[in-house]
Order: sequence, then structure tokens, then C-alpha cells
Amino acid sequence: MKEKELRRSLSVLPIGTVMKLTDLSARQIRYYEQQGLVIPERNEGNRRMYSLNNVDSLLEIKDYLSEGINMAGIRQIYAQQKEEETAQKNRLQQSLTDKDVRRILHEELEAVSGLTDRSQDLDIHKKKL
DNA sequence: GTTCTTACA
DNA sequence: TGTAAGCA
Repeated sequence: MKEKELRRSLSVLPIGTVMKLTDLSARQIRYYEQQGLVIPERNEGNRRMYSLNNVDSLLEIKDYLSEGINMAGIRQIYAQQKEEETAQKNRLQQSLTDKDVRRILHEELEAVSGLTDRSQDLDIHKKKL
């Protein structure tokens, strides 16, 4: 099923479709791109074209954001995603199993869990004091 | 009609 | 982040 991954990597969705699929504003989607997250391809007319994988990434980012993780933390997670992709490519050459890859990803996610932005909570506490 | 960039409330 | 302006 390698063809399936190929299709998911095809950038064929205009930002308007991605907006509906992710429930994010064009502003947010473009901003995340500036932050180095989910860089879409560009068509002949300089229009952003996203792949299903890109949509998944945006959905993931949205989750992290709702969990209180700031952009810096997501940036690191993104860098890890890059590593994961590389790992996937080498999976065939090397003898890494899907389980190994998942374990590594999980460990990496836990590593950044400490980056959760609680500044707002702290501010609330200060106000109470 | 849709998206792009830039800039400002 | 939202929104407006001026292009493509």
C-alpha cells in the first residue's frame, strides 16, 4: 500500500478546502506556515496547495494548541515529524518496525510535554493573590 | 469568485 | 487573530 501514501502526499487542495476540513482560518493556516509548520506547495499561480498529510498535520497542530502547547513546542514536534519521515524512509533499509517508530515518536512527544504553556494559568493565580 | 501579500485596529 | 486593501 505504498501508493496510498503517495496519494496522501499529493498537494491538490486549495486553502479554502483546507479551511473547511480543519476549521482553521486562512490567517491561522498561513501563520502556521510562517512558523515553519506545514509548508504547502505552490501551483503555477503561487497558490498554496495542500496534501491530505498537510491536513492531518494541521489537525494535529490544532490539538496541540488546544492542549496549551505553544508554537515553540509545536515547532519542535514538527522537527520531530521531519525526523519521523526520514525514519519511515529508512525503515525498509534498516530493520525498524512500525512499533519501534511509534515508540520513538511517543518518547519524543513526552519529551516536549514539559513545554506546555501555563503562563495564562499563572496569570490567573497572580490575580487571585 | 478565490487566494496572495502587506499592514493595521 | 481578524480584517481591509490592491493584485493576480
